Amino acid sequence: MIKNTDIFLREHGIKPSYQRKRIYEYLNEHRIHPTANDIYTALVGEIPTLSKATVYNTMNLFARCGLVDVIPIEGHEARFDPHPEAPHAHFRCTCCQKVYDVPLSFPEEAIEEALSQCQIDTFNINFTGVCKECLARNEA
Amino acid sequence: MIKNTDIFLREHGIKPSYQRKRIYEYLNEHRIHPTANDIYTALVGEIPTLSKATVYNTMNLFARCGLVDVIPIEGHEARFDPHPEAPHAHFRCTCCQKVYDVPLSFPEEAIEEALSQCQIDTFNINFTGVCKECLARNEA
DNA sequence: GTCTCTGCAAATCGTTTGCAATGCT
DNA sequence: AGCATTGCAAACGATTTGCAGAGAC
Repeated sequence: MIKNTDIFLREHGIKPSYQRKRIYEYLNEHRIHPTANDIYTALVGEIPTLSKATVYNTMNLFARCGLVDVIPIEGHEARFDPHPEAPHAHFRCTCCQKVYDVPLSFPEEAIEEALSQCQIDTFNINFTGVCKECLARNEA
Repeated sequence: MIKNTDIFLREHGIKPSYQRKRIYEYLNEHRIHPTANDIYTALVGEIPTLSKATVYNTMNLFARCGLVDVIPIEGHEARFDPHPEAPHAHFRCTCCQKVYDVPLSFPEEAIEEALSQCQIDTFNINFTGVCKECLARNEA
């Protein structure tokens, strides 16, 4: 598995340092759309010298190389999403602050029609509200 | 027209100070989804004592009272949108940095299906790319 | 040995807040 | 007079950057 991360990073032109490997593995193992601080907090126990600067630099590198998306969702911190094959939306629960993936996409034609003649590079769809779990907990 | 702004603000429980009126009028006259800094720069000539703090405080007040939406779109600055009746998407041109309205919405049923049992409070849809004008200019 | 990566600390940028001065009723 | 609003300046929180030391090839 570690070997795979190595190869994967190299394939994307990223030199696989220990920090970069562990950050990438964390992203893949914890699909919670973590903030930079989440990543730092999770890994600093294991890599005591880790600095937030490295986390930020690494995430920017990953984003530049197309390994992760930065998802602009309400709230002051950026959240990162390992680049998924299938386009999907995000739902942020304003109660527990978790960000969920939502399998939802536009019909191509609708986009074509609304944005004809424009070059579309990225798109993202965000919902906010209260998730099932929080609704249930609050009703109890 | 000025009278109308007065009444409109009062109807939303906002005391219509000169600054607030001018900021609201600016938002309505310039539907470019301005940043706080855009608003400040545009109005400080006319209101020399205006401070950014007042712009931020006013935008937060407007947002709390439902007069404007804050649109979370890639980029480090918040952008404001006078609350529109019809839901619509946004398209940000990475070339000229303008943010356009896009008349596009999900079929209700698709949302229901994907997010059943959740309480949905807000949603927003953002595209980034290059707009018609910039494409034309760059090809020339 | 060179070139890259890390990580501290300081800088930066957007935004918020404390508070005294001002304005409105 | 009494309460709300303004606007300066300082505080803040997330992110970026300069740079010296550590590490990789």
